[in-house]
Amino acid sequence: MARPRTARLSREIIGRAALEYVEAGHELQLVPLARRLGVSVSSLYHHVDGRDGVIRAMRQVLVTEYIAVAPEHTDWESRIRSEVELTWRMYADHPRALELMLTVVIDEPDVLRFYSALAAALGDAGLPEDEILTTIEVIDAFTFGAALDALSPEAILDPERSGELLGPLLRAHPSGAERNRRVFDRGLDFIIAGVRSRAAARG
Amino acid sequence: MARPRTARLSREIIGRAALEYVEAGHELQLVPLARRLGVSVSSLYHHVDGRDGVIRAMRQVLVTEYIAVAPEHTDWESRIRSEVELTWRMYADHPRALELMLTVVIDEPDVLRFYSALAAALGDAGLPEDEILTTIEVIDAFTFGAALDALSPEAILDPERSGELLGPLLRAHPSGAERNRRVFDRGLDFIIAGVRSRAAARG
DNA sequence: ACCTGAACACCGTTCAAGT
DNA sequence: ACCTGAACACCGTTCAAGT
Repeated sequence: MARPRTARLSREIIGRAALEYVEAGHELQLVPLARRLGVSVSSLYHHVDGRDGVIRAMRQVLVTEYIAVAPEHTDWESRIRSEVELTWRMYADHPRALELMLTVVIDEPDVLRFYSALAAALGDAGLPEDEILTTIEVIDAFTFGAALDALSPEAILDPERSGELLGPLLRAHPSGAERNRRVFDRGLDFIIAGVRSRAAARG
Repeated sequence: MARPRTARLSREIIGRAALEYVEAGHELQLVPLARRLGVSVSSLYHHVDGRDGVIRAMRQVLVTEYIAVAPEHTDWESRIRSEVELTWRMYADHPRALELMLTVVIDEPDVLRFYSALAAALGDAGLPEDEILTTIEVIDAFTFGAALDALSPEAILDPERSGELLGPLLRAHPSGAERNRRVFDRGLDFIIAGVRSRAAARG
């Protein structure tokens, strides 16, 4: 009974299971992951290239699930917003997976698609050509950072010991997903406004 | 000869050695770290609490090295810029250490100092009170993301296979530290401009 | 081709024993 | 108080053996 009639495993099955497992709060370990799949550890090696391969499989699952092509006909602002929103949500919904993905190199096709869509939109916005790439990288960096914000603990500071200025503000401040969402929205607003002003200044 | 006359180890010595070791490109492992310090692995446990303790010691070294109090009398913009610049440089100079620190909880006093300084500056800028915290978190997220940008490979995309729009831009684009620096500067410009416009809109 | 169990090198951590 | 060496549980990876 070493080889079942229908394959128990696949890259996708492993990636999906690992995603569930990690997002449930566990560390990514192959032994319990294999047990969860009802399979021996060494079986995993027939489908993915070790632990890093599992992480890449996780990423692949996320990308196919979240990334859709944005409609070409809408205005540049909506295109940027929807594009960045998708990427952000992909990460922010799976912050623990994101943490693992910091170490593995990202597939080039993904990056190319993301960069191309943003470059086209920024070109339409009227941004000077030599500012396009840096602006994309700013967007990239912010999206990443905003998603990682979901990893920080609920209450970062104790309102009682944060002084007269910060204390009351912290008490009125949302936490968790709500805080995370506001950070993303506000930052994206800043970026969009920045692009608009840069484009106007070109004259 | 189990106990030398002058202590060979301390929290700071361990943190500093770990920082060097990690930034040289190695993974953080206690065995080689101890060997480097001419000491047995179990000796480390008398000064720091395991591997996570080593990471916290690394962070402590960085904070005492980089973080200085900004002069109170200058205008809000310079205060924000210098404050954020310090934090960013602390991370960007040690991206591999930053990656490790994602997992361990940050000491509260550090965060309080950073948040307080920014909150005061944003207040002086005239930003509405209920927008201060979210704006700080935007700055925090962006600084983090911009520093992590230093971890991505030199050439993210191959100019030859990046199409007519992106190809030429990539060829003219700087890489490494220069690219990293520009991303940070541009993003911070966006944020400062955003704060200014928000403050003006308040009326 | 796919799955298994055993073996391997290695890791972080603990602890009784030394000074 | 500080350092050591040995022991421990556990991890990722490899591989010959099965179907």
